[in-house]
Amino acid sequence: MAKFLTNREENYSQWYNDLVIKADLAENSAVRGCMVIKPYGYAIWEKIQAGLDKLFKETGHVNAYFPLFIPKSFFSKEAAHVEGFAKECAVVTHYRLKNDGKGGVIVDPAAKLEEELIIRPTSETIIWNSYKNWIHSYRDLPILINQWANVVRWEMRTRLFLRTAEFLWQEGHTAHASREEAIEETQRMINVYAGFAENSMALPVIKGYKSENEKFAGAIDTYAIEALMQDGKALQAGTSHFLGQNFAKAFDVQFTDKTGKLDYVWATSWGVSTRLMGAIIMGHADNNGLVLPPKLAPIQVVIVPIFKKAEQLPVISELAGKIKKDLESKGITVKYDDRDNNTPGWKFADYELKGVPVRIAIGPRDIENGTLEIARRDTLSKQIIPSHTASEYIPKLLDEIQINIYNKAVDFRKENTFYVDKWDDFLRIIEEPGGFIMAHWDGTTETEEKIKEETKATIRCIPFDSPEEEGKCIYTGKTSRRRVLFARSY
RNA sequence: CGGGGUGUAGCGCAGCCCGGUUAGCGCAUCUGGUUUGGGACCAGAGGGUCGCAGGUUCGAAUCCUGCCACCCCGACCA
Repeated sequence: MAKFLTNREENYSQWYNDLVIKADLAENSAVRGCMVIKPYGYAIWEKIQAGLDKLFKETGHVNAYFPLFIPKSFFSKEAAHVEGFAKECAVVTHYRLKNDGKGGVIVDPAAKLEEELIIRPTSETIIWNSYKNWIHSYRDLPILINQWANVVRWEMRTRLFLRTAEFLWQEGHTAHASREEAIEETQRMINVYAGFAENSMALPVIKGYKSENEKFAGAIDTYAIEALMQDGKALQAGTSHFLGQNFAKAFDVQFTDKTGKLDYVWATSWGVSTRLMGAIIMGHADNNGLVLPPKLAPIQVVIVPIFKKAEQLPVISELAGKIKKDLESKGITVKYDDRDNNTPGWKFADYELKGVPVRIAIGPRDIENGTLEIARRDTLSKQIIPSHTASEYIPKLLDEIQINIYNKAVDFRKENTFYVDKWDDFLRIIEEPGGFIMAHWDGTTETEEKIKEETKATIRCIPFDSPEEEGKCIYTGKTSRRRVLFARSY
């Protein structure tokens, strides 16, 4: 078979980039660092959106929308927050262009804004400015709002889906009457994300606390889910922040509690982005292209007709149409590809590249025998089934594929998670094969930074379920009570 | 902002060192035909300011100078 992708083992980055482009998910745009998401890629994002949105609603949240622009003064109200984002902000300074007299346009100096506007890198500030007006009493709480939006972070180096200057995401912003309730919400949402990653994206994740160094700018605590990619690097797939009263204090949002006492509101925020697309790609893809989990595949089943003479097509189409209708009635998305400008072999390879979970081929031989050829993307195996069993068999097969690719990812993570107690081993393993390293750490930022300098590995999280055990810090030898998760990351 | 690299057809590249007819190849596109159970084949066609500007020369994709753009490796990061 012809080679369509860069060799994955040789150059993983190049392979990833190739795959995103060739599978028709996205491409680089004319604007530096920005991405065009193409219809096929966006269709996957829509599935992700729909899945998450349902979970958000089930946990009591509603959607709303806040402005793209944030006045500079709002932005700087929370000290840690502005510190964390200042270096990557796009700023609007003018509101008008004018003719430069040479056939072009220039920014009109007369149209300078009184106060510059920041294009949101995240919306805490603009949202809490509104919450100030919405919250007066404990009766106004909780507020459980989510926003689907785009944000801009002016990154130095970008990669399709993993880090782009502008990206699509959702950000939840909640307000609560008590610390406990806010913490509970923070935990609830990290669990929602973990559940989605595992059930829908078929990717196992590790839930944990971020270290002081890695937590969100303005948060008291950041919880994250971390997934292991096939090149041995970690990907932060979602975060949920307990913001304490930091933003309420910055925006002076107080409420009267049941006893008539005035207190600041407790906050959380949480988000996932189009980066999840990158997680799906790097978590499951193989040398033939994408492997999409059935629950997120825009096309779950593709039917490819095989015919020698044009006269054979109507009979095949009739059967294909019937199967399509049967499957669709069970909620399965089916595409019948009867274009005659590509050969079946071309289509097979193309749908594999695009990660379609199940392919049905129907040819004259099948018409004669009353059979279908079923190929599954995850194992690349094929089998012949009686055509009348398709509407029973295919739904079960899709479930099986969903489970199988999850199990594969779990096995991969098991094989690439190392419990390390010696610094020499740490140095060796982080180079080859990479992966997750569970090691003791003395809890200090200094140590974390030294390890980062020497190995490029960071503390991805302090897993919630990391058992208490006596140990010595991998780097300093000081006492430690639990292992933390180290990895190189995206 | 540091270090390295590349700009030649829609995409991927060769040619450049050593200047010389009409700038070439693969993929893609279009036409016609044969094909179609794993990325088909044959024949033909279209498509180029050789990144931009200047210089050297009888002659520049090729040599020189300046500029621009993009990519990779760092610093930054969901």
